[in-house]
Formats: sequence, C-alpha cells, structure tokens
Amino acid sequence: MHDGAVKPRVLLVEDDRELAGMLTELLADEGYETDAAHDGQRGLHRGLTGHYDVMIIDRRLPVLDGLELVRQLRAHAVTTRVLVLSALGELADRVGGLDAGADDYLVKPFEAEELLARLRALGRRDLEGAECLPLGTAALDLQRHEVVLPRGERITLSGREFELLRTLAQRPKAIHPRAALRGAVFADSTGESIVDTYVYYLRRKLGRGVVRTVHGLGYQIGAV
Amino acid sequence: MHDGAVKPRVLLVEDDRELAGMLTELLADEGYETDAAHDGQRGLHRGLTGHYDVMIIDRRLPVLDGLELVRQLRAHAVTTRVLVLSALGELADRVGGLDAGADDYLVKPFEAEELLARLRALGRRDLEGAECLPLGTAALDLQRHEVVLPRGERITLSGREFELLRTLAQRPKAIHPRAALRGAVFADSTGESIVDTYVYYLRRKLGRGVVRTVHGLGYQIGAV
DNA sequence: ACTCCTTCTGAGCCTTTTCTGAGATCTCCG
DNA sequence: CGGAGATCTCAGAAAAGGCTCAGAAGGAGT
Repeated sequence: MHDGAVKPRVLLVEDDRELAGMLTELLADEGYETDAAHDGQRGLHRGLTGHYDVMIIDRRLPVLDGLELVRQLRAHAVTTRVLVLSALGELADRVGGLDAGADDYLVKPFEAEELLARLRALGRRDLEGAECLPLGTAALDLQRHEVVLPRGERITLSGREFELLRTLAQRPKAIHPRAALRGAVFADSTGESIVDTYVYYLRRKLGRGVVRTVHGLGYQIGAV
Repeated sequence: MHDGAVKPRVLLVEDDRELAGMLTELLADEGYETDAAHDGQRGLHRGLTGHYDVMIIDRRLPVLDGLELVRQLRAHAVTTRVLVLSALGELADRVGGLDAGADDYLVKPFEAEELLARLRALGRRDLEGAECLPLGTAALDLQRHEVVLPRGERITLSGREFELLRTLAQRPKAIHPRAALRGAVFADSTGESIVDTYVYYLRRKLGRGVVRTVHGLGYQIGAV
C-alpha cells in the first residue's frame, strides 16, 4: 500500500495469540510493521515508550483492561489513534469505548477488509508517510518538491522554498514565529530577514494567499 | 458539554428532512451548532465555503451522491472530519465509504448515543492545541491572538489589544482598575489615557459590549 | 570558463501598531 | 439643573514590523 518510504507502525495489543498472529500477518501483507503485546500492562509499556502510527487494542485484556489501557495512554498525552476491538457490541460498550479515548470501535467478529479500511481512515490523517500535504485548494507534492495547483499545473520549488512551505503546511493551524522557522529551515546562523525573503519568493511563485502574515507573531499557511 | 467557549460547528447533509430536523435538534442539545443542506450539491458548496469542525453526510443524496461529495471535498483539500451515515451496511459499502475519504461510517438505523460518541471521538482531535478563553458567547484564541465569534468568524487583534483583552478575560468577574491594566499591559511609563484608547479600539473592532465600564472603578469584560 | 540556478544579505519603502493629547460627551451628586 | 470629574472618540506623529528587490556569492552542469 504505502509505496516505498517507511512502513506505518502498528501496536497490536491482543491476548488471543492465534488472532494476534493472524492479524500480524494480515497487516504485514498490507505493508504495516506490527509490534504485538499480549496483555494490557505490556501494551501500556510499549505504547508509552515506542512510536506508533496507530494502535489496535483488544477490549478484554489480562492484567490491564483495554479501556483502562486507552485511558492511561491518553492520560500520558499519547495521541496516537486507537482502534478498539471488542466482542462486546452493545451500545453502552461502544459508547464507553469511544469515550474512553478510542478513535474507532470495531465489534468482533469483523471482516479483515473492514479492519483495514478503518485503519486506512485512521492513518490517513498522519502526515508522515503521506505523499502530499493539503495546501488550501492546492497540494504540496513531498516527493517532487512541487506545488500542484487545482488545475493540475505544477510549480517546482527550490530546496529552501520547499522546506519552508512544508514546515508551514505540516501544522496548518499553527502560527509559526519567524525565529522558529529560521531555526527549522535555515541554519539559524543566517541573517534576520531570511525568512521574510523566502516568504516573498513563495508568494511570488504561488500568489499572495499561500502564506498569511500574523503581525507581530509570525506566518501561517493560507489558501492558494 | 463543551466548556463555554465556542460551539463546535457541524455540517449535516441529509435529504430526509424529518431525520435532518431530529438530528439538528439532538445536536443542538449537545451543544453543537448545525448547518443543514439537503442535497449533495449544496452540501459541497457549504463544505467548500463554510468552516466546520465535523461533517455528517448521508450516503444517498440527490444531485450529488454522498461518497462523491466526500471525494470532491477531499479533492479540494478539505480535511474536515467526515462521518458518513448510510442505510447500506454491507462490508463493501462500509469499506467503500471509508476509502472515499470518510473518517467514520455509521449504519442506519443507529442509536443517537452512538452517533454522539463517534462525533466526540472525531472532534476530540481538533480541540487540542486550540486553547481559548471564553468571552461571553465568543472566545479568545490565545495562540493566534484572535477573537472567534459564534459564527466562526475570526477577528485579529494587535499585540496590545490582545494583551488587554486577555487580562480582562482572565478574571471575568473582576473589575480591573485603570491603573492595574496600565501596569499589566502597558509599560506603565505611558500616558494616562492609554487604557481608554485601547478599550476604544477593542470596542470598535468587537462591538460596544466587549468591555463594560464601571464608572469610577475601572473596566470589566462583557459579552460580545 | 561560462551559464543558470539557488542562497543569502542588506537597504529602502510601505503598512500596521502604538502612543499622545485635546475636544466632545457622559455620569454622578449636590 | 449644573458643574466637576470621568470617560469616550479620534486624528496624526512616531516607532515597529514587514515587504520588495538588486546584487553578491556559491555550486552544478556543460
């Protein structure tokens, strides 16, 4: 599925080893790299220490219950998306699972295809590994360092231009102070006005709207 | 549910007007503000022009099908989370819906509670990082130095304007003497009437109601 | 060595914000 | 009602922040 780059990493917390094995295999076929834990305690440990793109957590787990695991992860500010698997399909169970902090809730038995589709839906948001970053009505092609305009026209960016635009587009709602951008995309050793200059270059190539100035605070990505 | 600040805005695209009405009411009770559209074309228009926190889209829609609507929104780089409602509950339908770009897929008939729980799960992410101070029916976005009006409109404040408004909003019930405000937000070395002037600026931008004068004592935050 | 592209600097110009002060208006209280 | 003090409104000057761009310096390909 994901072509080349890095495989998305999944943490699977499931005590049924047979099911865990099957899922691991299934996920491997789809291009995921899976870490498995077989009880809640270990799941928590992995979840806190490792770095995953998505987590699949069984609701019924030994040592530490699945929902409690989710709560603890959330309490530790782990924001990774979580899909909870459960044999308990009652309304109250589903609501409880989602409100514990899960992002999706899938009732067993489930079809492999649906699990995969829901994983894709959860993973889609992760900017890492994506080929393009949304940019208002346009998009930023991360492979080719090009901006793709709505009509399909492509505009090539130089290295610095690209780095700057990507930094802005990665957190589209944030306001990026000049100093932060200077540190992130320029060596920090360069002059004070380097960011301004590259913002000017971007605007010259892509139009005024690409980058919004927030007076006194910094820049923010805008619509193209 | 949500703590004072701004109501999350929902776009509901549903052709069954009776269901749409019920949902709007249900959502209103939970503190959402809902815009409804009754066909895909209008849904698309609203989705492209308005600003929503989450969208609920029926799969079967006149003029423009629900899935096609989602695809078009995604093609225009609208990244708002989408929950698709559908009477079609077959595996292939669910997978198709998710792969069209939906973030969740709920099969009709559904329980109100589950819809709400899934909406909470979808909305949870966006609220992160958007720290706001309640301001009557509006809110003050602390990151961006903007006031968010109930309709979602944003008004940018200059540095001083923001500092003054924040100081007032931090203790909304207190009456802030001029001298205190002058010390807190201006260098103290400035002229006597600087606070008055900035109160005037705020009122000019945000309406008379933002700041209340307590004659002889000072200023207090008001409703917008 | 020549050309083309990218990167960086800095100076001049333009825009927004900040601050001052002075007249108009309001409020309180006798 | 009428006056003193408080508050509001606003124009314009000064300062800060941002924009534009020409040109120098470096590097890659020819």
